[in-house]
Amino acid sequence: MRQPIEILGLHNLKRTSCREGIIRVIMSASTALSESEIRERLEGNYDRTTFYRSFKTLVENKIIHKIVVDNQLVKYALDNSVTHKHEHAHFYCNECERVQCLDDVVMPALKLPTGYTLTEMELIIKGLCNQCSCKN
Amino acid sequence: MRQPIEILGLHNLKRTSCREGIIRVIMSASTALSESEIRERLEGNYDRTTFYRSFKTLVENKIIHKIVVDNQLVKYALDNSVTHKHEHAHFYCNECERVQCLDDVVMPALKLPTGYTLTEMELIIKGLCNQCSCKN
DNA sequence: TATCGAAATGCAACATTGTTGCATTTAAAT
DNA sequence: ATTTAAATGCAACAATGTTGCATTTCGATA
Repeated sequence: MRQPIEILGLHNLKRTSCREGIIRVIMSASTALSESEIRERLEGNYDRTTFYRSFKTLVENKIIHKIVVDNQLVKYALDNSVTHKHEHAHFYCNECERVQCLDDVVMPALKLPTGYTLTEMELIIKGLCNQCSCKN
Repeated sequence: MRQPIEILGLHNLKRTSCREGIIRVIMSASTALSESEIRERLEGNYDRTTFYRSFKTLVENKIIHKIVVDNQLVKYALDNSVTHKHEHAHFYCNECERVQCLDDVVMPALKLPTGYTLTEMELIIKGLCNQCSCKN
């Protein structure tokens, strides 16, 4: 996987410490992270607006992607263009509330009603993750 | 389909005008509706808190269900227990921004990684609806 | 390396949605 | 008609998203 700085350069984005840090934190995480979780793991103290705009830029450039569970729960993970994986489903654990990309669960092919065209799909699966289902 | 008042009775819920109105508006709509869209179609002027709690109660009793597209866009539609349909996918039109239940698009059977258990699935399909794709 | 313009940042302010506590009102059982 | 548990309205607040604008910083160029 490429380095954060390198990724920013490839997309002609300024290499600021905020953007670099966000990418680095997300890359080193095993689950998708929320804005506050990412802030906690960053040394610099950035303004919320800056954070928000950085996420927006990174999403627009397909460096990270945004996963929304219900509403009010927003998480970020590396995008397919960086990981070289396919479009995938997301798993939300009802117990530990962690969100993971299910790289091996390929999006199903669907037949839409006549006249409908598809551009995007979002599949959220809720349940218990392997760690939490062991504890029960 | 049963009448709103009757549905409330079946769930041992008080038949208040707010709840009755919400169900009536949702039943007569062809698409899922947001809180503000439902308010516009109701005569009574209810407090936001009351609205919020009414939705919560109706969702908990599986009379309506909540559909979240991205975040910040929350819509409601009748639940399967009322419509007698199966679990289904939802369609969001990027053009007219309407949300529809795709009753004929059955949720796909998925194979999760070992140790993961499934309790719920949400499938949102984005694209152009039949009306909007005709116009282009 | 110094300069400069465009882009990013920080701050203030605000909108929307979700949420709780509490006093008041209402539904519906008696 | 009375009574009580539930629903409502109000106030207040939290979290997230959003915009405008002055300031700072990146990085291209001289």
